[in-house]
Amino acid sequence: MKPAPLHERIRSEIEAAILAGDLRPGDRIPKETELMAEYGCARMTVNKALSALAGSGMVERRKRAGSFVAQPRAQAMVLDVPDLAAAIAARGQTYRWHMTGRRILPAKDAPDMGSRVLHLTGVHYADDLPLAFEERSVNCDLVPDMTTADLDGTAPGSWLIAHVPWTEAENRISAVAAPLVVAKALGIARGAACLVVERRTWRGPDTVTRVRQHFVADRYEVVARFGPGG
Amino acid sequence: MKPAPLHERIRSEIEAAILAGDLRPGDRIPKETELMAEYGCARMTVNKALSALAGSGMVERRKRAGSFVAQPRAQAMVLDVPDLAAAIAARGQTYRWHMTGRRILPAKDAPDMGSRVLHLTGVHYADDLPLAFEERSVNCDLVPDMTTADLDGTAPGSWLIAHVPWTEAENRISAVAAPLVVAKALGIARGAACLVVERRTWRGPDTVTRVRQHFVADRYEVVARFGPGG
DNA sequence: TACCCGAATATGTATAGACATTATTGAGTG
DNA sequence: CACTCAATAATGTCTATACATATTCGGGTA
Repeated sequence: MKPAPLHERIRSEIEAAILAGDLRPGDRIPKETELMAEYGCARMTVNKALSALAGSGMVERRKRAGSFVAQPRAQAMVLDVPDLAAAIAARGQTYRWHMTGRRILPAKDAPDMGSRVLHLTGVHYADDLPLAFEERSVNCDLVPDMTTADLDGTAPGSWLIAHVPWTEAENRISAVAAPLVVAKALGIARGAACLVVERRTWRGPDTVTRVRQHFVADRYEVVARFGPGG
Repeated sequence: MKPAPLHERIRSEIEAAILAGDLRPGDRIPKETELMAEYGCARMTVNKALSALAGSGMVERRKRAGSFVAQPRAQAMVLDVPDLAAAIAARGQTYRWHMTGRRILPAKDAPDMGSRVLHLTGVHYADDLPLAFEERSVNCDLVPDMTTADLDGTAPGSWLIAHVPWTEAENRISAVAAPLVVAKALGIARGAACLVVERRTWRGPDTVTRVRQHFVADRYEVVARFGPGG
């Protein structure tokens, strides 16, 4: 067993005290000189531990005043956004993508989408049961290879993840009653509940792709986690 | 204008190069001695910058080999899970919580919920329009204060966020057709689409609270972001 | 060729000290 | 009493150095 570095030990012991509730939000953390004496080490070592905690938002540091346990932030969770094909395979189901529409149009009313836009529609199947209806727009200027790629069997999302880097992305998750087009594509009743995931990715100022996926209500859910284990 | 610290400048310049695509995943980052010469500073300063980038998962460092741009992780997005009251206030609407049920029962079939469980139900309103129906269970052993707290006007979520620390949390987001109870509470038709958020928080091995919120479909959405801006 | 081992190298950890920055405290002043 | 301003106490940054550790590289040997 290799011993953890000292700064890491200091960091994790303070973190543990916070998570256990021994140190509560707003409480003062021993000042650097005190920790330095307690652990018998240099100030830089203590500083590294506290800086790491500050970097992860767990403590707040103020000059002259000291270091304090930060207020818990309820809003930072890590959302898993897996590739659909991989997620379904991980469930032990067979994945299939069926493209139902493909058009290339000049981009109008969307200056951040470049000059031409590839519009795709299709359905994701899990074990031959419709799971999601997808509508996607792709910026042809940023992803020229896509116009020639073979996407009949490969989901565009999987293809893009493997081929195109982005700098920023946003997901919006909501629920709607299935519109007619979606209901027909998924073989469900019009007005049935659907989980809608809208994702948009940018590269610098330009949009790379926008996608809207309608999931059949009880066949999919999105999971987000927060905690020490990741 | 106060100049940014040197280690921060180094960090952000490398980050910018990665986000701009000048440095691509797998590419080598100049070694510490090179950066040290380039910026005319000590190695510790460069080290701090690179360690920060490694800490945020943007670069990977291997001894003897060097530092490299990490592969982009498509599946890690930061999900905003704001306190409902704060989120609605931020929208410029007035928030109201109305509790409709409150019972304390012995915990059965749930060994991780302690000996007694507080069950709460209520409705969140935005501008006097029902937004969400909430059902919550709280572990009385871990949160004894809750049984005596005044929760008629304060949403239990807001109260818990301010009072109880946790070590781990999980969100599940899905869509359902509104069941009768929910439909009545929200004043919508039975079978109407609802966005369902189920959250569970732990403290060590024990569950602190479980909550299920049914949102009226077109009145709420969940947003997750990934990018340099946070 | 296949394998093992030592040398070189890049990062990891830690120290002691210096000076900068900033908010608090408190003493002195109008 | 309120206000100003300087001393002070905390963190922030940075340096120069030392040694530790892991991994690759380049032999040398079976």
